[in-house]
Amino acid sequence: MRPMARGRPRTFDRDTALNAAVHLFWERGYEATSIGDLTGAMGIRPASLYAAFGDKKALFREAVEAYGRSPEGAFISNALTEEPTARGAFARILREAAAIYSDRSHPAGCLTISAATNVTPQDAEVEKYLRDLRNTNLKRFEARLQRAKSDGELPSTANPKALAHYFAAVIQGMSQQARDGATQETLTQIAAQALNTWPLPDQAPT
Amino acid sequence: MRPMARGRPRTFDRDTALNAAVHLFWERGYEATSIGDLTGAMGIRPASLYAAFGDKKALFREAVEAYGRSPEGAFISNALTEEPTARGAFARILREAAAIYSDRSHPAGCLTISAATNVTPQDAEVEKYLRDLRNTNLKRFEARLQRAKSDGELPSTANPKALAHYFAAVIQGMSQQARDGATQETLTQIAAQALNTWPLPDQAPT
DNA sequence: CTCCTTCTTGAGTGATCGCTCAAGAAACCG
DNA sequence: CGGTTTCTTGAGCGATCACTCAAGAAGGAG
Repeated sequence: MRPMARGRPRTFDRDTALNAAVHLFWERGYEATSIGDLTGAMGIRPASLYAAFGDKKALFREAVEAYGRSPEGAFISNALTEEPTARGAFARILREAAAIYSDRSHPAGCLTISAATNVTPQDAEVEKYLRDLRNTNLKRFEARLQRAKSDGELPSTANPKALAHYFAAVIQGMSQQARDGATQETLTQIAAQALNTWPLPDQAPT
Repeated sequence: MRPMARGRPRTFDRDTALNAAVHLFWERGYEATSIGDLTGAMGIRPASLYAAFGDKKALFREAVEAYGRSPEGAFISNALTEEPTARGAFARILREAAAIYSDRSHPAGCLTISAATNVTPQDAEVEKYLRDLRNTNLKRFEARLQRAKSDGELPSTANPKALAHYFAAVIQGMSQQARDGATQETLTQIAAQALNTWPLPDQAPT
Protein backbone atom coordinates (compact mmCIF):
# COMPACT_ATOMS: atom_id res chain seq x y z
CA MET A 1 0.00 0.00 0.00
CA ARG A 2 1.14 3.52 -0.80
CA PRO A 3 1.49 5.40 2.49
CA MET A 4 -0.53 8.56 2.90
CA ALA A 5 1.31 11.66 1.78
CA ARG A 6 2.46 13.58 4.81
CA GLY A 7 4.34 16.82 5.18
CA ARG A 8 4.79 19.57 2.61
CA PRO A 9 4.16 18.26 -0.90
CA ARG A 10 6.82 18.50 -3.60
CA THR A 11 6.38 21.64 -5.73
CA PHE A 12 7.79 20.10 -8.93
CA ASP A 13 6.90 17.07 -11.01
CA ARG A 14 9.45 14.36 -10.30
CA ASP A 15 9.14 12.68 -13.71
CA THR A 16 9.42 15.96 -15.58
CA ALA A 17 12.55 16.85 -13.61
CA LEU A 18 13.97 13.39 -14.24
CA ASN A 19 13.38 13.76 -17.97
CA ALA A 20 15.33 17.01 -17.91
CA ALA A 21 18.19 15.12 -16.25
CA VAL A 22 17.98 12.38 -18.89
CA HIS A 23 18.31 14.98 -21.60
CA LEU A 24 21.38 16.59 -20.03
CA PHE A 25 23.16 13.31 -19.25
CA TRP A 26 22.36 12.08 -22.75
CA GLU A 27 23.83 15.18 -24.34
CA ARG A 28 26.95 15.74 -22.23
CA GLY A 29 27.52 12.60 -20.20
CA TYR A 30 27.81 12.04 -16.46
CA GLU A 31 30.76 14.13 -15.28
CA ALA A 32 30.35 16.95 -17.80
CA THR A 33 26.89 17.57 -16.36
CA SER A 34 27.14 19.50 -13.08
CA ILE A 35 24.63 19.71 -10.27
CA GLY A 36 24.22 23.34 -11.23
CA ASP A 37 23.36 22.37 -14.81
CA LEU A 38 20.87 19.85 -13.51
CA THR A 39 19.12 22.12 -10.99
CA GLY A 40 18.95 24.83 -13.65
CA ALA A 41 17.31 22.54 -16.20
CA MET A 42 15.07 20.89 -13.62
CA GLY A 43 13.97 24.22 -12.15
CA ILE A 44 14.82 23.30 -8.57
CA ARG A 45 17.46 24.07 -5.93
CA PRO A 46 20.24 21.63 -5.00
CA ALA A 47 18.70 20.60 -1.67
CA SER A 48 15.46 19.62 -3.45
CA LEU A 49 17.42 17.52 -5.92
CA TYR A 50 19.23 15.68 -3.13
CA ALA A 51 16.00 15.19 -1.16
CA ALA A 52 14.21 13.74 -4.18
CA PHE A 53 16.96 11.68 -5.83
CA GLY A 54 19.73 11.00 -3.30
CA ASP A 55 23.04 11.98 -4.81
CA LYS A 56 24.34 12.56 -8.33
CA LYS A 57 25.11 8.90 -9.00
CA ALA A 58 21.66 7.77 -7.85
CA LEU A 59 20.08 10.42 -10.09
CA PHE A 60 22.17 9.18 -12.99
CA ARG A 61 21.08 5.59 -12.43
CA GLU A 62 17.44 6.70 -12.32
CA ALA A 63 18.00 8.68 -15.51
CA VAL A 64 19.46 5.64 -17.24
CA GLU A 65 16.51 3.54 -16.12
CA ALA A 66 14.05 6.16 -17.36
CA TYR A 67 15.91 6.27 -20.67
CA GLY A 68 15.67 2.49 -20.87
CA ARG A 69 11.90 2.67 -20.48
CA SER A 70 11.53 5.38 -23.13
CA PRO A 71 10.92 4.46 -26.79
CA GLU A 72 14.42 5.73 -27.67
CA GLY A 73 16.04 3.47 -25.12
CA ALA A 74 13.81 0.42 -25.30
CA PHE A 75 13.66 -0.18 -29.04
CA ILE A 76 16.36 -2.88 -28.99
CA SER A 77 14.71 -4.93 -26.27
CA ASN A 78 11.35 -4.46 -27.95
CA ALA A 79 12.62 -5.74 -31.29
CA LEU A 80 14.30 -8.76 -29.69
CA THR A 81 11.15 -9.83 -27.90
CA GLU A 82 8.58 -8.92 -30.54
CA GLU A 83 10.13 -10.06 -33.82
CA PRO A 84 9.59 -13.73 -34.66
CA THR A 85 12.87 -14.18 -36.54
CA ALA A 86 16.39 -13.13 -35.59
CA ARG A 87 16.92 -11.56 -38.95
CA GLY A 88 13.70 -9.59 -38.54
CA ALA A 89 14.81 -8.47 -35.09
CA PHE A 90 18.23 -7.23 -36.18
CA ALA A 91 16.87 -5.65 -39.34
CA ARG A 92 14.38 -3.73 -37.22
CA ILE A 93 17.02 -2.78 -34.64
CA LEU A 94 19.32 -1.38 -37.31
CA ARG A 95 16.52 0.45 -39.11
CA GLU A 96 15.14 1.99 -35.93
CA ALA A 97 18.61 2.89 -34.65
CA ALA A 98 19.17 4.88 -37.84
CA ALA A 99 15.96 6.83 -37.24
CA ILE A 100 16.27 7.30 -33.48
CA TYR A 101 19.98 8.11 -33.23
CA SER A 102 19.62 10.90 -35.78
CA ASP A 103 16.30 12.28 -34.46
CA ARG A 104 16.86 15.95 -33.70
CA SER A 105 14.09 16.09 -31.09
CA HIS A 106 16.55 14.70 -28.56
CA PRO A 107 20.37 14.33 -28.21
CA ALA A 108 22.07 12.25 -30.90
CA GLY A 109 23.11 8.65 -30.46
CA CYS A 110 22.56 6.37 -27.48
CA LEU A 111 22.89 7.44 -23.85
CA THR A 112 24.03 3.99 -22.73
CA ILE A 113 26.84 4.03 -25.27
CA SER A 114 28.16 7.55 -24.83
CA ALA A 115 27.26 9.01 -21.42
CA ALA A 116 30.14 7.61 -19.33
CA THR A 117 33.09 7.32 -21.69
CA ASN A 118 35.37 9.82 -19.95
CA VAL A 119 35.27 9.55 -16.17
CA THR A 120 37.72 10.09 -13.33
CA PRO A 121 38.75 7.04 -11.25
CA GLN A 122 36.43 8.13 -8.44
CA ASP A 123 33.45 7.67 -10.77
CA ALA A 124 34.63 4.36 -12.21
CA GLU A 125 31.49 2.67 -10.88
CA VAL A 126 29.38 4.84 -13.19
CA GLU A 127 31.46 3.75 -16.16
CA LYS A 128 31.13 0.14 -15.05
CA TYR A 129 27.37 0.52 -14.67
CA LEU A 130 26.92 1.46 -18.33
CA ARG A 131 29.53 -1.03 -19.53
CA ASP A 132 27.65 -3.81 -17.75
CA LEU A 133 24.44 -2.69 -19.44
CA ARG A 134 26.16 -2.80 -22.83
CA ASN A 135 27.64 -6.22 -22.19
CA THR A 136 24.26 -7.50 -21.01
CA ASN A 137 22.77 -6.40 -24.31
CA LEU A 138 25.63 -8.19 -26.03
CA LYS A 139 24.67 -11.40 -24.25
CA ARG A 140 21.05 -10.91 -25.32
CA PHE A 141 22.21 -10.57 -28.91
CA GLU A 142 24.26 -13.73 -28.61
CA ALA A 143 21.41 -15.70 -27.00
CA ARG A 144 18.98 -14.63 -29.74
CA LEU A 145 21.45 -15.60 -32.46
CA GLN A 146 22.21 -18.91 -30.75
CA ARG A 147 18.49 -19.67 -30.77
CA ALA A 148 18.34 -18.78 -34.45
CA LYS A 149 21.16 -21.22 -35.09
CA SER A 150 19.40 -23.96 -33.15
CA ASP A 151 16.21 -23.23 -35.06
CA GLY A 152 17.99 -23.52 -38.39
CA GLU A 153 17.42 -19.86 -39.23
CA LEU A 154 21.21 -19.49 -39.20
CA PRO A 155 23.53 -22.04 -40.83
CA SER A 156 25.35 -24.55 -38.65
CA THR A 157 28.59 -22.74 -39.42
CA ALA A 158 27.36 -19.46 -37.95
CA ASN A 159 29.16 -18.02 -34.93
CA PRO A 160 26.53 -16.41 -32.65
CA LYS A 161 29.05 -14.74 -30.37
CA ALA A 162 30.99 -13.21 -33.25
CA LEU A 163 27.78 -12.04 -34.92
CA ALA A 164 26.56 -10.53 -31.64
CA HIS A 165 29.76 -8.53 -31.28
CA TYR A 166 29.55 -7.50 -34.92
CA PHE A 167 26.03 -6.11 -34.66
CA ALA A 168 26.81 -4.47 -31.33
CA ALA A 169 29.85 -2.79 -32.89
CA VAL A 170 27.82 -1.55 -35.85
CA ILE A 171 25.15 -0.12 -33.55
CA GLN A 172 27.74 1.58 -31.35
CA GLY A 173 29.43 2.94 -34.45
CA MET A 174 26.10 4.26 -35.72
CA SER A 175 25.62 6.06 -32.39
CA GLN A 176 29.02 7.67 -32.76
CA GLN A 177 28.35 8.61 -36.38
CA ALA A 178 25.07 10.21 -35.33
CA ARG A 179 26.86 12.28 -32.69
CA ASP A 180 29.35 13.31 -35.37
CA GLY A 181 26.49 14.62 -37.50
CA ALA A 182 25.44 11.75 -39.76
CA THR A 183 21.92 11.99 -41.16
CA GLN A 184 19.20 9.37 -40.97
CA GLU A 185 19.79 8.57 -44.64
CA THR A 186 23.47 7.88 -44.03
CA LEU A 187 22.76 5.78 -40.93
CA THR A 188 20.17 3.80 -42.88
CA GLN A 189 22.78 3.04 -45.53
CA ILE A 190 25.17 1.82 -42.81
CA ALA A 191 22.40 -0.40 -41.47
CA ALA A 192 21.65 -1.85 -44.88
CA GLN A 193 25.31 -2.56 -45.52
CA ALA A 194 25.63 -4.26 -42.13
CA LEU A 195 22.65 -6.50 -42.77
CA ASN A 196 24.17 -7.64 -46.07
CA THR A 197 26.49 -9.89 -44.09
CA TRP A 198 23.64 -11.94 -42.69
CA PRO A 199 24.71 -15.60 -43.15
CA LEU A 200 22.79 -17.62 -45.68
CA PRO A 201 20.92 -20.59 -44.24
CA ASP A 202 22.06 -24.17 -44.86
CA GLN A 203 21.11 -25.37 -48.31
CA ALA A 204 18.13 -27.72 -48.10
CA PRO A 205 19.12 -31.25 -49.26
CA THR A 206 18.14 -31.83 -52.89
CA MET B 1 68.08 27.32 -38.00
CA ARG B 2 67.66 26.12 -34.46
CA PRO B 3 68.57 29.00 -32.10
CA MET B 4 71.26 28.39 -29.50
CA ALA B 5 69.93 27.03 -26.23
CA ARG B 6 70.03 29.77 -23.65
CA GLY B 7 69.04 29.89 -20.01
CA ARG B 8 68.55 26.96 -17.68
CA PRO B 9 68.00 23.75 -19.62
CA ARG B 10 64.86 21.67 -19.12
CA THR B 11 65.41 18.90 -16.56
CA PHE B 12 62.94 16.45 -18.14
CA ASP B 13 62.60 14.92 -21.58
CA ARG B 14 59.80 16.70 -23.39
CA ASP B 15 58.87 13.72 -25.60
CA THR B 16 58.83 11.31 -22.66
CA ALA B 17 56.57 13.65 -20.72
CA LEU B 18 54.32 14.08 -23.76
CA ASN B 19 54.02 10.31 -24.11
CA ALA B 20 52.88 10.10 -20.50
CA ALA B 21 50.20 12.69 -21.32
CA VAL B 22 49.14 10.69 -24.39
CA HIS B 23 48.70 7.61 -22.23
CA LEU B 24 46.54 9.44 -19.66
CA PHE B 25 44.36 11.26 -22.21
CA TRP B 26 43.95 7.99 -24.14
CA GLU B 27 42.82 6.14 -21.03
CA ARG B 28 40.52 8.70 -19.39
CA GLY B 29 39.84 11.40 -21.94
CA TYR B 30 40.40 15.14 -21.82
CA GLU B 31 38.36 16.47 -18.90
CA ALA B 32 38.72 13.40 -16.70
CA THR B 33 42.48 13.90 -16.76
CA SER B 34 43.48 16.71 -14.36
CA ILE B 35 46.62 18.81 -14.39
CA GLY B 36 47.54 17.05 -11.16
CA ASP B 37 47.23 13.65 -12.85
CA LEU B 38 49.38 14.89 -15.70
CA THR B 39 52.14 16.46 -13.61
CA GLY B 40 52.22 13.32 -11.47
CA ALA B 41 52.62 11.01 -14.45
CA MET B 42 55.03 13.34 -16.22
CA GLY B 43 57.16 13.82 -13.12
CA ILE B 44 57.06 17.62 -13.24
CA ARG B 45 55.40 20.52 -11.42
CA PRO B 46 52.48 22.51 -12.91
CA ALA B 47 54.56 25.58 -13.76
CA SER B 48 56.96 23.41 -15.79
CA LEU B 49 54.04 21.91 -17.68
CA TYR B 50 52.66 25.34 -18.54
CA ALA B 51 56.10 26.63 -19.54
CA ALA B 52 56.70 23.67 -21.84
CA PHE B 53 53.27 23.09 -23.36
CA GLY B 54 51.15 26.23 -22.91
CA ASP B 55 47.85 25.29 -21.35
CA LYS B 56 45.85 22.07 -21.01
CA LYS B 57 44.19 22.36 -24.40
CA ALA B 58 47.51 22.96 -26.18
CA LEU B 59 48.99 19.94 -24.39
CA PHE B 60 46.02 17.86 -25.49
CA ARG B 61 46.42 18.92 -29.11
CA GLU B 62 50.11 18.03 -28.96
CA ALA B 63 49.20 14.68 -27.41
CA VAL B 64 46.72 13.96 -30.20
CA GLU B 65 49.34 14.86 -32.80
CA ALA B 66 51.92 12.60 -31.11
CA TYR B 67 49.33 9.81 -31.02
CA GLY B 68 48.71 10.34 -34.72
CA ARG B 69 52.41 9.90 -35.45
CA SER B 70 52.67 6.72 -33.36
CA PRO B 71 52.11 3.28 -34.94
CA GLU B 72 48.86 2.91 -32.95
CA GLY B 73 47.49 6.16 -34.33
CA ALA B 74 48.91 6.14 -37.84
CA PHE B 75 47.96 2.66 -39.01
CA ILE B 76 44.86 3.81 -40.88
CA SER B 77 46.68 6.50 -42.86
CA ASN B 78 49.52 4.08 -43.53
CA ALA B 79 47.19 1.44 -44.92
CA LEU B 80 45.37 3.92 -47.14
CA THR B 81 48.58 5.20 -48.70
CA GLU B 82 50.52 1.94 -48.88
CA GLU B 83 47.99 -0.65 -50.05
CA PRO B 84 47.50 -0.82 -53.82
CA THR B 85 43.82 -1.83 -53.68
CA ALA B 86 40.98 -0.38 -51.66
CA ARG B 87 39.96 -3.82 -50.50
CA GLY B 88 43.51 -4.49 -49.38
CA ALA B 89 43.59 -1.20 -47.52
CA PHE B 90 40.34 -1.76 -45.62
CA ALA B 91 41.16 -5.40 -44.93
CA ARG B 92 44.46 -4.30 -43.42
CA ILE B 93 42.83 -1.46 -41.47
CA LEU B 94 40.28 -3.82 -39.94
CA ARG B 95 42.86 -6.49 -39.18
CA GLU B 96 45.29 -4.06 -37.56
CA ALA B 97 42.53 -2.29 -35.64
CA ALA B 98 41.61 -5.62 -34.06
CA ALA B 99 45.21 -6.13 -32.93
CA ILE B 100 45.98 -2.56 -31.85
CA TYR B 101 42.71 -1.71 -30.09
CA SER B 102 43.00 -4.81 -27.89
CA ASP B 103 46.74 -4.52 -27.23
CA ARG B 104 47.21 -4.44 -23.47
CA SER B 105 50.51 -2.56 -23.65
CA HIS B 106 48.51 0.67 -23.97
CA PRO B 107 44.94 1.89 -23.30
CA ALA B 108 42.20 0.10 -25.25
CA GLY B 109 40.56 1.49 -28.36
CA CYS B 110 41.34 4.69 -30.24
CA LEU B 111 42.19 8.03 -28.61
CA THR B 112 40.66 10.04 -31.43
CA ILE B 113 37.39 8.19 -31.06
CA SER B 114 36.99 8.17 -27.29
CA ALA B 115 39.02 10.93 -25.62
CA ALA B 116 36.55 13.80 -25.91
CA THR B 117 33.10 12.23 -25.78
CA ASN B 118 31.92 13.87 -22.55
CA VAL B 119 32.91 17.51 -22.27
CA THR B 120 31.44 20.64 -20.72
CA PRO B 121 30.37 23.47 -23.03
CA GLN B 122 33.50 25.44 -22.15
CA ASP B 123 35.62 22.67 -23.70
CA ALA B 124 33.43 22.24 -26.79
CA GLU B 125 36.37 23.19 -29.00
CA VAL B 126 38.25 20.08 -27.83
CA GLU B 127 35.29 17.91 -28.79
CA LYS B 128 35.13 19.66 -32.15
CA TYR B 129 38.86 19.15 -32.69
CA LEU B 130 38.53 15.37 -32.45
CA ARG B 131 35.26 15.29 -34.35
CA ASP B 132 36.88 17.16 -37.22
CA LEU B 133 39.72 14.63 -37.22
CA ARG B 134 37.21 11.78 -37.40
CA ASN B 135 35.25 13.40 -40.20
CA THR B 136 38.46 14.07 -42.10
CA ASN B 137 39.27 10.37 -41.91
CA LEU B 138 35.75 9.71 -43.15
CA LYS B 139 36.42 11.87 -46.20
CA ARG B 140 39.67 9.98 -46.82
CA PHE B 141 37.74 6.73 -46.75
CA GLU B 142 35.20 8.09 -49.20
CA ALA B 143 37.89 9.40 -51.55
CA ARG B 144 39.71 6.07 -51.56
CA LEU B 145 36.47 4.20 -52.26
CA GLN B 146 35.50 6.66 -54.97
CA ARG B 147 38.84 6.01 -56.64
CA ALA B 148 38.23 2.27 -56.38
CA LYS B 149 34.89 2.77 -58.09
CA SER B 150 36.47 4.80 -60.89
CA ASP B 151 39.15 2.14 -61.28
CA GLY B 152 36.54 -0.60 -61.59
CA GLU B 153 37.64 -2.27 -58.36
CA LEU B 154 34.17 -1.51 -57.03
CA PRO B 155 31.02 -2.06 -59.11
CA SER B 156 29.31 0.90 -60.76
CA THR B 157 26.44 0.47 -58.30
CA ALA B 158 28.68 0.96 -55.25
CA ASN B 159 28.05 3.96 -52.98
CA PRO B 160 31.45 5.26 -51.77
CA LYS B 161 30.01 7.62 -49.18
CA ALA B 162 27.78 4.96 -47.66
CA LEU B 163 30.64 2.45 -47.61
CA ALA B 164 32.94 5.01 -45.99
CA HIS B 165 30.43 5.63 -43.21
CA TYR B 166 29.93 1.90 -42.82
CA PHE B 167 33.61 1.12 -42.34
CA ALA B 168 34.07 4.13 -40.09
CA ALA B 169 31.17 2.94 -37.95
CA VAL B 170 32.59 -0.58 -37.71
CA ILE B 171 36.00 0.77 -36.69
CA GLN B 172 34.47 3.08 -34.09
CA GLY B 173 32.39 0.18 -32.81
CA MET B 174 35.48 -2.00 -32.58
CA SER B 175 37.15 0.70 -30.48
CA GLN B 176 34.18 0.75 -28.14
CA GLN B 177 34.10 -3.05 -27.95
CA ALA B 178 37.80 -3.07 -27.09
CA ARG B 179 37.23 -0.59 -24.27
CA ASP B 180 34.43 -2.85 -23.05
CA GLY B 181 36.85 -5.75 -22.82
CA ALA B 182 36.65 -7.54 -26.18
CA THR B 183 39.68 -9.67 -27.07
CA GLN B 184 41.73 -9.52 -30.25
CA GLU B 185 40.08 -12.74 -31.40
CA THR B 186 36.61 -11.24 -31.03
CA LEU B 187 37.63 -8.01 -32.75
CA THR B 188 39.15 -10.01 -35.60
CA GLN B 189 35.85 -11.82 -36.05
CA ILE B 190 34.03 -8.48 -36.20
CA ALA B 191 36.52 -7.31 -38.83
CA ALA B 192 36.05 -10.46 -40.92
CA GLN B 193 32.27 -10.14 -40.76
CA ALA B 194 32.47 -6.49 -41.79
CA LEU B 195 34.66 -7.27 -44.78
CA ASN B 196 32.15 -9.86 -45.98
CA THR B 197 29.97 -7.01 -47.23
CA TRP B 198 32.59 -5.87 -49.74
CA PRO B 199 30.68 -5.35 -52.99
CA LEU B 200 31.44 -7.77 -55.79
CA PRO B 201 32.94 -6.19 -58.91
CA ASP B 202 30.96 -5.85 -62.12
CA GLN B 203 30.76 -9.09 -64.04
CA ALA B 204 33.17 -9.08 -66.96
CA PRO B 205 31.30 -9.30 -70.27
CA THR B 206 31.32 -12.90 -71.57
C1' DC C 1 83.83 36.17 -12.08
C1' DT C 2 79.04 38.98 -13.54
C1' DC C 3 75.06 39.31 -16.44
C1' DC C 4 71.28 37.40 -18.93
C1' DT C 5 68.06 34.05 -19.95
C1' DT C 6 65.14 30.26 -18.98
C1' DC C 7 63.49 26.61 -16.06
C1' DT C 8 62.03 24.81 -11.41
C1' DT C 9 60.08 25.20 -7.05
C1' DG C 10 56.47 26.07 -3.60
C1' DA C 11 52.80 28.59 -2.48
C1' DG C 12 48.58 30.10 -3.63
C1' DT C 13 44.93 32.45 -6.91
C1' DG C 14 39.64 32.63 -7.89
C1' DA C 15 36.22 29.53 -9.68
C1' DT C 16 33.63 25.56 -9.59
C1' DC C 17 32.81 20.93 -7.93
C1' DG C 18 29.34 17.81 -5.18
C1' DC C 19 26.94 18.31 -1.27
C1' DT C 20 24.76 19.94 3.39
C1' DC C 21 22.50 22.56 7.03
C1' DA C 22 19.41 25.70 9.57
C1' DA C 23 15.35 28.12 9.02
C1' DG C 24 10.99 28.83 7.08
C1' DA C 25 6.86 27.22 4.42
C1' DA C 26 3.08 24.10 3.31
C1' DA C 27 0.57 20.20 3.66
C1' DC C 28 -2.28 16.63 7.07
C1' DC C 29 -3.85 15.03 11.77
C1' DG C 30 -6.24 15.59 15.99
C1' DC D 1 -6.18 25.86 16.52
C1' DG D 2 -1.32 23.42 17.63
C1' DG D 3 1.77 19.52 16.45
C1' DT D 4 4.11 16.73 13.12
C1' DT D 5 6.17 15.89 8.91
C1' DT D 6 8.36 16.93 4.68
C1' DC D 7 9.92 20.10 1.25
C1' DT D 8 12.13 24.62 -0.18
C1' DT D 9 15.16 28.29 0.39
C1' DG D 10 19.65 30.61 0.77
C1' DA D 11 23.95 30.35 2.42
C1' DG D 12 27.99 28.07 2.51
C1' DC D 13 30.97 23.77 3.50
C1' DG D 14 35.72 21.49 2.17
C1' DA D 15 37.84 19.72 -1.95
C1' DT D 16 39.45 20.10 -6.39
C1' DC D 17 39.77 22.51 -10.77
C1' DA D 18 43.06 25.01 -14.22
C1' DC D 19 46.38 28.15 -13.72
C1' DT D 20 50.00 31.80 -12.00
C1' DC D 21 53.60 34.25 -9.56
C1' DA D 22 57.83 35.42 -7.02
C1' DA D 23 62.06 33.55 -5.83
C1' DG D 24 65.84 30.69 -6.63
C1' DA D 25 68.71 27.59 -9.56
C1' DA D 26 71.35 26.36 -13.69
C1' DG D 27 73.07 26.97 -17.92
C1' DG D 28 75.87 30.18 -21.78
C1' DA D 29 78.03 34.78 -23.03
C1' DG D 30 81.39 38.13 -22.20
